Amino acid sequence: MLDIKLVRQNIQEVEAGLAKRGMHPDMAAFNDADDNRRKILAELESLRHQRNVVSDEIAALKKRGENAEAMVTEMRTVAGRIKELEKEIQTHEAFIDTFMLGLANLPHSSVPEGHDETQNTLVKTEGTPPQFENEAQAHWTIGENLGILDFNRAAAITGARFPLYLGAGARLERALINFMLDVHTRTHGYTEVLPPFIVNRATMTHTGQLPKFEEDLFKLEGWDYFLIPTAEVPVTNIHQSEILSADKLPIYYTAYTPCFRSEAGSYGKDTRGLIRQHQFNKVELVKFVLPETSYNELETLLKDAEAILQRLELPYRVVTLCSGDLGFSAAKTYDIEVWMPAQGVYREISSCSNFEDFQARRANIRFKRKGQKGTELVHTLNGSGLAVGRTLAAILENYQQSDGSVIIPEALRDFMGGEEVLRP
RNA sequence: GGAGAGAUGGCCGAGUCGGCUGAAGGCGCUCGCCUGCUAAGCGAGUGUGGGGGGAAACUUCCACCGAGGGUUCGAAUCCCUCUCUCUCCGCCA
Repeated sequence: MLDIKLVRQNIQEVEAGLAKRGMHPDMAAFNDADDNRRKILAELESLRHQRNVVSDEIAALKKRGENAEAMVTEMRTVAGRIKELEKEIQTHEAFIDTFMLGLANLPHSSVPEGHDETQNTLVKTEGTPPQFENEAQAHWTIGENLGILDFNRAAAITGARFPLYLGAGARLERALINFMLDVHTRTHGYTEVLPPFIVNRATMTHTGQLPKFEEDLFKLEGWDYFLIPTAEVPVTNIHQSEILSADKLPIYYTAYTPCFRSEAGSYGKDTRGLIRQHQFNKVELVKFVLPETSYNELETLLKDAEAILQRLELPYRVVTLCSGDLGFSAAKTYDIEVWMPAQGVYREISSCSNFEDFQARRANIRFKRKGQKGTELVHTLNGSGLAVGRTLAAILENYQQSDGSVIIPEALRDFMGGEEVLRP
């Protein structure tokens, strides 16, 4: 959520910022509601003041055993008027709340302008794509030939877009999870957490998935609970409504969770393989930081995610998302894209974002500086470190051999019981 | 699933028959004093959000005692609904 004061006082800037995303909210309607609210509030508060004062007088009179009937009758009408105004102000507040919850974050000044992913800007390219004698096979072909991925049986168990890993495939997925968690906890200083995979509506609202994107989520029948689309949601909410002390910051968490996405609106895209599933595994990185440090923290977050690809020796590139491609809650996002030889493209494998105080305001996550009055909102960041299924797919494709086998990256061998090659 | 108890400020904890209780008391924290140092002691201060005034320090008003409704001139205190926590029983990975 944006700061309502900022919106009030800088309507033009807010409009301009959101326009870069291609969004054009009705600021005039907001202005009207906001003005009306404050007009009513002034009257309401003075009536409440009157009520408080007179109620005290009534109490004093009664204590002395005197008659207070006249005042009581007078206050009866005041109380009635207060109730009317409260109802009136509520409609404006409901409108303002909905409006504010629907406003996306403002893009940071360093974010390139553009309206879709074709206008993202390249930051750097790392590693060299492997050369193959024959045509590179797609990971689903490799996986099915190795007998470690079975999409047909998964479809029978559940339906389309669910994975079934078998044997060394299941073990490789688990090895990747352990490898990533170990790197982040042991060398990058993150604390491992294992959160709930189901969260309530308030939690989902705090990080920005709700109220606008409910159709992207799986909701539990009969409950106001949702399956998490990313660990960002439960982990960022660990500190909801808390006042942290400044010397405890920064806080770094890493979590493995499965992620559940309805993938509404993506029919026909990536219909084969592990790229786009309703359920996938991800190791997530989440940071709570001091505002003045958040853009430096974004750079180190990106490095922490990149380190996984470097250790796995997978070729990748980093892009800065343009304003039109930026997620709802983010002020700035880097995507890391891994090389997928079969399709000859780079595919997103991590998304590292600074949300500034956007999520913190919704989730009411504040901090206090020592010796200073008042509280400030923390800045939150998160990034994938990494999407596990896509990493496994990238390994199958980049490490494939002409005989159908797949070499296991050296960094993973300790996690694979020393195995070096997957053979059919 | 059954029975009961509870939810108050950074923490602990008091709130009687509804009325100077934004909230006693304690701890913690901050500043000052005292003291060879430390500890102890003494004094003062110390919630959040919102509206108005002020360049600012600050000031004034309103709201907030798990959440939401209700009763009342007036609710932390009474009533209803919900959520969560704890205890006992049952069931269970």
